[in-house]
Amino acid sequence: MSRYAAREVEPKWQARWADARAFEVSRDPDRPKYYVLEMFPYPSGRIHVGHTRNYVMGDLVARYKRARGFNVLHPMGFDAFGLPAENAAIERGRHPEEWTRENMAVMREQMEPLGLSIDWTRELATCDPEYYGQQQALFLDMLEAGFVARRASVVNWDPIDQTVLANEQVIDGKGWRTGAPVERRELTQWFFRISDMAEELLSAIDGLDQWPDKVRLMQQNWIGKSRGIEIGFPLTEPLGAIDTVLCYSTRPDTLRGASFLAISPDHPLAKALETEQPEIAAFNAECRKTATSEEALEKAEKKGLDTGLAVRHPVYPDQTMPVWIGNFVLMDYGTGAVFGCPAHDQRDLDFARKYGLVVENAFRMPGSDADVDAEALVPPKTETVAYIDHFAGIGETTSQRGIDTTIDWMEARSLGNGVTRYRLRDWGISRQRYWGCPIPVVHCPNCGVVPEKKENLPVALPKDVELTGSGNPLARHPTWAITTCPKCGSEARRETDTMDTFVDSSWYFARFTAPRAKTPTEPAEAAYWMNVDQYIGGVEHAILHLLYSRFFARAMIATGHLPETAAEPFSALFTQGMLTHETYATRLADGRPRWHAPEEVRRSEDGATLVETGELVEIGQPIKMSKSKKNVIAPEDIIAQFGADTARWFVMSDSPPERDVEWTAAGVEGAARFLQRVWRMAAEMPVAPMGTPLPAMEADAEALRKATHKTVAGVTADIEGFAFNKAIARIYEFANAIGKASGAGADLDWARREAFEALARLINPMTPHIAEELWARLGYETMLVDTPWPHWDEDLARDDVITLPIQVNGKKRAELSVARDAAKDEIERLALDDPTVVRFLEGKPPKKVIVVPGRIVNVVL
RNA sequence: GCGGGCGUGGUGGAAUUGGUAGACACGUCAGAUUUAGGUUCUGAUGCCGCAAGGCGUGGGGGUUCAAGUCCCUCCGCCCGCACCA
Repeated sequence: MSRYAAREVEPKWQARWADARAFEVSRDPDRPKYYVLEMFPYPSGRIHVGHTRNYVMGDLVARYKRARGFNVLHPMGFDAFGLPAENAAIERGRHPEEWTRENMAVMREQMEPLGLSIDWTRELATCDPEYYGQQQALFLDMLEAGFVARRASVVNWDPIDQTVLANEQVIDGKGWRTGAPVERRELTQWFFRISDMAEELLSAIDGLDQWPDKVRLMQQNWIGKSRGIEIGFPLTEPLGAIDTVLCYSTRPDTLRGASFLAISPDHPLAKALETEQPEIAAFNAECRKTATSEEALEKAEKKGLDTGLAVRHPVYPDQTMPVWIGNFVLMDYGTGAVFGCPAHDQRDLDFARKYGLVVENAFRMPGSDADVDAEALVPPKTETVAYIDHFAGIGETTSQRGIDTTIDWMEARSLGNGVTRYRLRDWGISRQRYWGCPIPVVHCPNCGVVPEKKENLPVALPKDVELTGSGNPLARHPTWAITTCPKCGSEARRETDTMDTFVDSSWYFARFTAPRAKTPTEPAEAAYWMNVDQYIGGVEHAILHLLYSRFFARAMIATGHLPETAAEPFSALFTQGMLTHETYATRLADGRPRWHAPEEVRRSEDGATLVETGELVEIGQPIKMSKSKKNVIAPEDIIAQFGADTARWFVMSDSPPERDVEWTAAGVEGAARFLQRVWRMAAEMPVAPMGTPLPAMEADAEALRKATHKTVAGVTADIEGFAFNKAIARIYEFANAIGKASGAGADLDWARREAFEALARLINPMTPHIAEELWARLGYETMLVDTPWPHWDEDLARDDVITLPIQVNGKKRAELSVARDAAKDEIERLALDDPTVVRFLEGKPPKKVIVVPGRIVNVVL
């Protein structure tokens, strides 16, 4: 019996699938459809085995659903616009498009030997004018339908390169290339008005019952609905036209303890003061040197400056409070001003202690007279607190009731307005970059902002462009922006902003249903194929990409590009874990790590050395595979050595798919060994085709039959539940059972044949090549891609006799074999007769006997 | 800082969702096959203990007949934070 030769077998079946056009699908109203999609990759270079886990998982689902009789759509494409292509241009002088298309070709080539059941005729790349032209058409429709806004917003600005920086390009508050401290700068930008849809996007989360709870929770928190109040604080002396400062608060019940006002450095009042007072101007300028990311703002040291202004307390007009500028107050949230109540907010307390401001309790815990000292008093809103001398007459009640009552009280006296707010901000899509989808509008000196005409789409990117890292390449281009106004025909200038690449990925799933259509989508195709039945990708996209796609789906319905039923485009979501690998590093002279690829390292039990020099290597924790840490494994190396099926089997085994899995050489070898074992087993299988089961079977044959049907039922349930590691464990067990059933006899032969046929079909979604080869060896001329999933007999899959554990006082002391459907009192009687139980009882009656049929017996003494 | 998650033998993990902790696999050990190595096959393998038995799911506390699972608290690691994709 020869070894299974993946290198010859795998290409053979791939060719046969291709010849049969097995994975090219079209709309077929007579068959149920199933749309499975993995988040499409960014073509960053070569893929590593980490990527393959994602595609193999999708392929497993696709092949399984196909066997279950579905018309399966399983497409692939590339998220091809983005920053890394521009970086390659800046650093290596490559044209972004050339670099991107080269990477795409390499990645496609790397994916092919994996044997994925992908319909490559539907391939798309977001940098194709065919794709982004339709995206521009979508944009124009959304503009007309009122989903688009244009207004000022803040960006990271590199003062030396005169360019906008992505958050990623800001390192410790400095520009990545120039090292210059980053400034915040206002720019007029394009926005999608996603915040108008906040309530809808929030309430619809309830319907996403096939999404992970954690993702739904993250989305809810991101949208961040809050009920609060806007309160006007009158200035003791008006400053120009400004006579009140409007604050938003979700904790108006603490208003009694308010001791200062904090406004954003970008608040109109702060800006007004800036012009007169150099000290304030300097402070504000300093504040604006923080990067724009929320993380950077929150982590920055909390600083403030007293403006010298004061406001009156709205409820106690005799009391005045100082107005401070605080670097932690964001102009984008609420009103850009907050009142500080140090006793009941830790940040306010820290601020108050730092600058010597008043700390006064608004409430205490019931029965306590302790004042706030080092820690702010912030009990859960459902907990009862004792308000101190509250203006609305609130005594002991929950904070939630305190808040509601305060809002009512203040509204009744016109001191404030109760409002519902969302944390969700509008989606700024303007990018001052080359490698993205141009925003299809024109700036006309006569007509202002004018949408480009649809017949002029696509507004294509120019090929001749100079990328240096400074300025905006499209704006610098000598001729590209010069055009005529679509309305009046006079000379006008194109918009030089391109779209955020998140826009590209917010509708590609819809485009896959009709990738060559001359409109963004094709109604009949979209109606048939949408929604995506199973979407698979990393948790890192749990918020932004998914939220934007949900917004886009609704906007596409409103503009007639998707059917009403597609509002939630992803019916089921699965977030898979990453593939990790140890890192290997030696130290450079200056102490910085120098990373080494796994193939450069000789790994032994207690350490690692460099293959070439024998130098000792530091072994780092397994982390996500990344080019920069060199801890990547190339799929082609694994395929060359073991074959695609081994790689596929390994990445699906052991770890649950939602968790990270560490790539280890030993694990891969184990996978390869298993496939070889299955291959050897095939040689021992009866070649006779199967007829009907023999009427009477010996016990061992009957036992194997039961194992077969139990396994098929179990693997089916595991795959449906995305428990692929468990499905594989079950298959291992099953293979062990087949291997052990080695006696002679016609009935055992029959059972072994049945078992092995089931085995070949069960491993098919994971390891399709060897499964096809086994199927052919079993004498079948049809391919497994066209073979239905094995069925199972419920009666055979069920155990008639089960083993129940018997506990005494919660500790397992004995076991009991009973009929599966034994009655409760019958089980109790048998348990109390058990010799071990009798010994523990010492002749006394038990205090209590708990019988959970089918589960456990617990005798309490 | 804020939001979310994870933590189980030497290792990856399983545990029917409150009911036998450690399925399955890797590794290790022993035996068989083999000229040898590799392969393959068989068996053992949570820890302590000769045993009876005891201990055991990151640490501490709690609820329960029963806790890996629920609650409180602490520790460690990972992901996201709106211009990375």
